[in-house]
Amino acid sequence: MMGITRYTRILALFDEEHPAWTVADISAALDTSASTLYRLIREMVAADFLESTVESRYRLGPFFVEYYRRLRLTDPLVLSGAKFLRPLLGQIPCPCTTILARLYGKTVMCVAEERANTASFATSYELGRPMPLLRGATSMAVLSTLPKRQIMKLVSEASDAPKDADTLYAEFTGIRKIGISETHGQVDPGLVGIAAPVRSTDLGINASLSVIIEQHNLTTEIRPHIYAALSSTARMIEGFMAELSVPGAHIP
Amino acid sequence: MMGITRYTRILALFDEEHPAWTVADISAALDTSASTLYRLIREMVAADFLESTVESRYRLGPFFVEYYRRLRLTDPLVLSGAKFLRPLLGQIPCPCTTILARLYGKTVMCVAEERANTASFATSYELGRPMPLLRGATSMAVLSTLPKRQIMKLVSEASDAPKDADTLYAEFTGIRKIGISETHGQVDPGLVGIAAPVRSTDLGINASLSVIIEQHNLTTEIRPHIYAALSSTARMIEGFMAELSVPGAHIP
DNA sequence: CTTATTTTATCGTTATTTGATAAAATATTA
DNA sequence: TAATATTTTATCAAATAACGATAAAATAAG
Repeated sequence: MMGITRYTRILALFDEEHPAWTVADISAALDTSASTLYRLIREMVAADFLESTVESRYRLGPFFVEYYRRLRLTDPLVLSGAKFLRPLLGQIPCPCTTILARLYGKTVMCVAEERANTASFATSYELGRPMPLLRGATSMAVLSTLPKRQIMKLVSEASDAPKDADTLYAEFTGIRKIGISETHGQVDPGLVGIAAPVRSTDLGINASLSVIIEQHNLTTEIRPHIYAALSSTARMIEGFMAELSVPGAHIP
Repeated sequence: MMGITRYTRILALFDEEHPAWTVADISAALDTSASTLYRLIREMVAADFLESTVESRYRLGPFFVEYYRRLRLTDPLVLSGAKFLRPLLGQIPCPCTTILARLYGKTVMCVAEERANTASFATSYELGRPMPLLRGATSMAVLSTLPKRQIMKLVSEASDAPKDADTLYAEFTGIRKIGISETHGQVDPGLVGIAAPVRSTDLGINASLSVIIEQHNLTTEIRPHIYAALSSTARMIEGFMAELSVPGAHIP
């Protein structure tokens, strides 16, 4: 075993279905000796990546809460975009959720969200949850910001491509042209996602800003409102990111 | 250099004041060769701990958003307590913020929070921000859940102890007795913190549930309401945690 | 108190990390 | 575009740390 993966493959075991692990189970899952694992786990507990709990089990530690905050305070996308999510909520005349999402490996992940008090429905795009690349307006808008070569690569590697690569690429061209992606029930039945691409080639950021509403609320009157609110907010976020990338704005 | 600290001491450099680092600056800060750092950083980028950005700088990566979600979905305190923060908001008849906090090394850290739309004031107890152990109701209530030996150790190691150890310990005894800690302006001027201890000796959890309000809103009429709401909610959270710790409730 | 389980310590072998240096890739400037 | 500077990767021998089997210690369970 080598490098950082010694630690990350242990972390990767901890999820909603497996919140707490014994050393014996980790040993079986990773085919690694208990002696080595006790040493690694002791290190990870000292670093607050893990902590020990009942029944000789270990769970994730509070380190990740601290570094989630550090990311919120340093990441140019979150820094520029999160503050617009609540105002955007106010511009949408029906119960909705607003989402800032970005490319994350071979997935798209929400990195900030706001939910109207009136929104009773649940969305799959939760903060921090990796989602499929090729389904839903949020993902499609993110993909549309990428160079063609990278899109084709991601599409070809995707196991769940709903259409062939060229058809998909035509869709991305359309999204780039009108600046909006709209999909119906591709992620959650009964819900509609409407998203605007957000990008900063300078900072290497490929992201999107989305509004999720219930399908029956999407009338021909409110659609233009939503499109306009998304487009203008996306442009403002890009403006703030551009400011962050001016030389000398960093204080290292 | 050894073990996981090779990586964590790099991560520790990234904060609000230093959002992006060059390899040269990291090399100077950690007194480590650039050749080694390029190798470590490459690993950390591959693991999404870091990502590269403009001007040959690196910043924190989105890994921490994903693992913050995993923690939310697996941590017994967050799992049991976060859902009560919004209902608790509703029980407080003035603008307020509700906070779930826990011991984090030699600090206390908020791991979940809710803010009333009407609350215009800013609180220092942000989600994920390590705070001093001996100031503010939130911290005092957490400390009060610990065994005497551990309290004395933490107090003796604290650099900012406002009072001597025995006086402080008497305060913790008082908090344990009435189940509430109330402090005025110890963290933020003009604000009041009111907190109830939250603990599970089974799960090894030492935490607190707090309400932060503006000092001028704390009347003799609403104080009993707040005390009662906090106490009953804290008890419910402890009840949910107890359910999580019954043998066989885990599915490893 | 006894026994079983979990965790830490020890240690030789094996494999990896380190940092100096060189090479390659990328960005900057003329 | 070419030339130069900067950033990043590759190479390699020496130093170091990780591995896992085993034993010892600490803790939990009966």
